[in-house]
Amino acid sequence: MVSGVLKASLNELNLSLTLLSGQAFRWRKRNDKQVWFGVIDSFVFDLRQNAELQTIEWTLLNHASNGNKRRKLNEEDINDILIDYFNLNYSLSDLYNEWSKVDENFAKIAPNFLGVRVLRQNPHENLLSFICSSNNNIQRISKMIESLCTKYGTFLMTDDEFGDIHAFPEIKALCNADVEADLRKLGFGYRSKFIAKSAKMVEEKSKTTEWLLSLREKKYDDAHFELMQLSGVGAKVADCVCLMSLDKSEAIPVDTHVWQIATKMYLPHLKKNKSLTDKAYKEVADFFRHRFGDKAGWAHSVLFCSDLRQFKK
DNA sequence: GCCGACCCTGGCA
DNA sequence: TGCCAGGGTCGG
Repeated sequence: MVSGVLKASLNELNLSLTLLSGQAFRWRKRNDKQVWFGVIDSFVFDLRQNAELQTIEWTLLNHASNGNKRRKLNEEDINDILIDYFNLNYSLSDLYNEWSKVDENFAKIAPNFLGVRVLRQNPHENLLSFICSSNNNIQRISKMIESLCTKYGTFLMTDDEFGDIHAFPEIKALCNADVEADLRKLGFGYRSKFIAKSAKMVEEKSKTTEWLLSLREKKYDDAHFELMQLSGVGAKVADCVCLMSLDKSEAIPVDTHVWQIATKMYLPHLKKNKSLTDKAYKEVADFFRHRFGDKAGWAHSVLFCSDLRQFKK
């Protein structure tokens, strides 16, 4: 076990809001209600927010057994992993100030939702998680992801409270013929086919370089278009992946919540729409980009978070 | 561009 | 018990 401390105030990173806001689905609170338990790549972490000291106290639980055995990781290496995952190289409070100036609605909501950060996730995990998200709720998505890891992911460690912990599966592990049927048995429903198909497509595109990761170097429009060629990936899921793991902070995933917010607060004329057409989707997304600027996706995440049922008072 | 179908589950009447 | 919504997508 290794432990360390990361500098981060509650305004810059609110762990509870960020980890429960439906970006990542593998974070759980320990029984003591203080410590967050989760997996980043092959690293299993306990995280505790210390608001007074403005720090995140972390413990790497599987230091001896993690997959990266080339050299022993020191405290600084692990700090870097967390800084990268939590995207800590931007000042969030500065952005909140800018967004509050240009948007009354944001200014009203922001004080109750400080520190909602967009994570920088592993693109494969991000993609497959959000293929599971269609017509689904956060609670069930989390259960599905956990069973996916247990069945196909590398064993990492056994935790006293949560039992055997596995890494998120490699794409390769989801490419054999039985995957679709097995996922059906695990309760993935019609998403089973999407996962099996998309895994094969990603694997096929990754013969020389990791295709999905390489989309970080492409422009937003191109990355979005390429993602939409995958099975079970429409405009919304493609935007989730662009925003949450491919560094496209201008991506705006327009889902039921964002649609509610947009028609209520910003674009009332869209209420007459029977369904969310491609055209309306683009209108909502463009509105957010125009109002909030090049990090509009981050502002969107704050508003999305405020609309989640579990966070409403 | 507009439906309806799609797996499954928890909440609510 | 029945109905509906939950971070949608696909095919006709």
